Amino acid sequence: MNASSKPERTRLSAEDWENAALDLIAEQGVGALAVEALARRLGVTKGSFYWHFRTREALLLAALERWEQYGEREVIAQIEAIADPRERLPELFRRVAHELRPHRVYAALLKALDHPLVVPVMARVSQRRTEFLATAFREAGLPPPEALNRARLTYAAYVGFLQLNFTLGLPRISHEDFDAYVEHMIATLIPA
Amino acid sequence: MNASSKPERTRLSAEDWENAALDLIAEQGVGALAVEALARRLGVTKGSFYWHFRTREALLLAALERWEQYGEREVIAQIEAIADPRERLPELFRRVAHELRPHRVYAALLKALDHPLVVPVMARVSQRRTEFLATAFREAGLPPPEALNRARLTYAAYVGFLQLNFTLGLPRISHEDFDAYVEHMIATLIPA
DNA sequence: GGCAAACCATACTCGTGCGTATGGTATCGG
DNA sequence: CCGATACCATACGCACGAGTATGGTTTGCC
Repeated sequence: MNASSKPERTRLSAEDWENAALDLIAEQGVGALAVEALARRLGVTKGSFYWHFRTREALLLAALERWEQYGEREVIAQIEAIADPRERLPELFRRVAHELRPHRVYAALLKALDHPLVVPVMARVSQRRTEFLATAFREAGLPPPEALNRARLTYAAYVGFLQLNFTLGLPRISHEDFDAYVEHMIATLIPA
Repeated sequence: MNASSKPERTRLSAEDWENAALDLIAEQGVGALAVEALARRLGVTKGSFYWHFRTREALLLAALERWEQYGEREVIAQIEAIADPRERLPELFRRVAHELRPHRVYAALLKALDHPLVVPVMARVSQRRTEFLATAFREAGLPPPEALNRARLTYAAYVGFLQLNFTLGLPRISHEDFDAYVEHMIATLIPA
C-alpha cells in the first residue's frame, strides 16, 4: 500500500507539477490553480515550486501544452484502425460517450475560457477535432460542404453537452436515458 | 446629443448598477466585475456602490436575477404566436441566429461557470429553454421521448456553438457560410 | 428655506495570493 | 567522503481588490 495512499515522499520534477496541476484543474477548475494550494497537495511548499517554474502562468502554460500533446492520441488511433469508414462514426460516438476522465479536463477548460492562456489551446484542439470529424463524415458519404457543417454541428453538440450535463448539473440524467440519448444522436447526426 | 455621449450626470439607482453590471459582464466576463471598475464606468466611486448594495456578490446576484427575468420573454412570445406548429422551429432557428445582443450575456455566463452564483441561474434558464424546445418538437410531430432527446441535442448544439464561435474565435465563419450552417441545422435537426 | 433622507467622495483597513530572498538538506559524480 | 548541484523550507515584501468609517452634498417635502 504505497502507491497513492501517502503523497509519495520522493522529490518532485517539473512534470510532477504539471500533472498535479492538470488534476487540480480537472477537479476544481483553472481558477483554483494556486501555487500554495498545489504545493500543499504535493506535500511541499512554495520554495519547491519556484525552483521549477518562473511563475504561476508558466506552470499553467506548461500543463496546457502537456494536455494538448497527450490528449487524444489513443482515441484517434483506435478509430482510424476501424476498417469500414461507415462504422467509424457510431463507434466513435459510443466510445467517447463511455469515457469520463478526458472529458473532465476539457469541461474544466471550457469553464475557464476567461483566461487568455487557455483560449488558444482550446481553439487549436477544437479545430483539429472538428476537422477530424469532417473527414469522417466525408468518408461516411456526405458531400464535403455538408460534411463540414455536420462536423461543426456534432462537435458543438458535444461541447454543449459537457456544459449542460457536466458543469451545470442539469437533471442528473440516468444511465439508460443517457444511452438512449447517445443512440438518438447517432440516428439523427450520422447518415444512414 | 445628450443621450449617451457623456456618462449621464444624474444620480444612480440600484437598477442602474445592475444594468451596468450586465453590460460589463457581456463585454468582459464575470471576472471583470469589480466594484471600483464599475464605479469608474459610471462616473462615481465605491462610496456610491456600497450605499446600494451590501456586497459585490449581492450585485452579481441581483444582476443575474434581472437577466433571468427579462431575458427571453419576447422570443418565446413571438414564436408561440406562430399559428402552424411546424413552422415554429425553423422560424425560431432563423430568428435566434440573427440576434446578437442576448447571446453575449449568455456566452459570458457560460465562461463563468466557475462561479457558484451563476450555476443555478444558468441551470434554470437552460432547463426552461430545453423544455420549450421539447414541446416544440412534439408539436412538430416527434413522439415525446424522441422530442426530449432532440431538444437536448439542439440546445447543446446552441451552447456549443456559442463557445466555439463566440468565445473561442474559431476560424471566423463568413456570413454566407453561417447562413448555410443554420440551414444545415434546420435540415438535420427538424423533422420534415 | 430648512430638515431628513438619499446619494456620493475620501481615506482608510485587511485578507489573499504572487513572487523574492536566503539559507538548509538531500543526492551524486569523482 | 566531499563538493557541487538539485531540491526544498521559512520568512518576508508587495499589489490588488473588497469592505468600512466618516463626512460632505444633493434632493424631495413640509
